[in-house]
Amino acid sequence: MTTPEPRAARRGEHGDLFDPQCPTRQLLDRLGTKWTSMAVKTLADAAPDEVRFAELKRRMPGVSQKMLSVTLRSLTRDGLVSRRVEPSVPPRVFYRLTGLGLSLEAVLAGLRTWAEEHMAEIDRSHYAVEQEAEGTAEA
Amino acid sequence: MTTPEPRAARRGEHGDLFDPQCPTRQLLDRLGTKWTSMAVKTLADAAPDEVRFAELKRRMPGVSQKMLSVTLRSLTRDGLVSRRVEPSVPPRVFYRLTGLGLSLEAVLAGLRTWAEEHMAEIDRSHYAVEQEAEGTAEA
DNA sequence: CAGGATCCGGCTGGATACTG
DNA sequence: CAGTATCCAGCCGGATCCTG
Repeated sequence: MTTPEPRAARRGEHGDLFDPQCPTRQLLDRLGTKWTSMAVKTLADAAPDEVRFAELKRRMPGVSQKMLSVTLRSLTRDGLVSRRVEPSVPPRVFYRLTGLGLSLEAVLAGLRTWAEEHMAEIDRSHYAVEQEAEGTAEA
Repeated sequence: MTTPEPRAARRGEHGDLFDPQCPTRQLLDRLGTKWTSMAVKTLADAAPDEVRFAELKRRMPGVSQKMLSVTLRSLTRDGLVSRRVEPSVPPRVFYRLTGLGLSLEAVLAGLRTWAEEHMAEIDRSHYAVEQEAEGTAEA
């Protein structure tokens, strides 16, 4: 079995690199992984309904089965997502955001709003910096 | 809705992987990089004062000179940070958050708040999941 | 259907050495 | 002082194969 212990701030021990009590770092590590935010968003869109694995995969264009699996397991471990197995053959597994997950979605919504409002500005800035660089180069 | 410059279309290249018009993805990519949020936070704490490179490095424990440099250049390109060079010998370079950067800091503050309020809950969830796993294992 | 195991390429970021 | 350039290890995530 693979040690399912990414970071250990559980009991007394903590092999954390720098700031073990920096929750923001841990949160950003999670959000930074490629599919987490999309999974949360997709589940949030469906809430309060449950969504099955395959359906979830279908709604997340580009995600591989492995990464969806890994992402969901991570979210489940974090208590952001609930997992319900229907013991039939073939099995059916349902996922849904927990209350905690929904509260995170609210934060993500804030991120999305900022991004939509300001990313164009950031793009424009890239332009400006390039122009400046050219000007400096051939002065 | 005003499609905010796919950013890929600018010069032709930049072949974005999936959703070029997903600003959230781009924002998360930025925030996900290890030192971005800490740099923004550190500069925000100093604002409206400027901070020199070495001083900034001193205030960000663990950051390498390379990564600080890369991070700052990225932030500058994004228009989130302003860079002022004092052409002396040795040179002195000053960094400061722009208005855009400050508005991002506000969003980050939201993230931080959520993280501080809920990361303990997430840790507790890990506990629960482990217990559950053990129980299932040795039923 | 759901997802574990494995292999592996590419990118992130750390350490080091060098420059204006 | 404030970087840039290079090398390289480790991790992330995609593709593939296999199982209950």
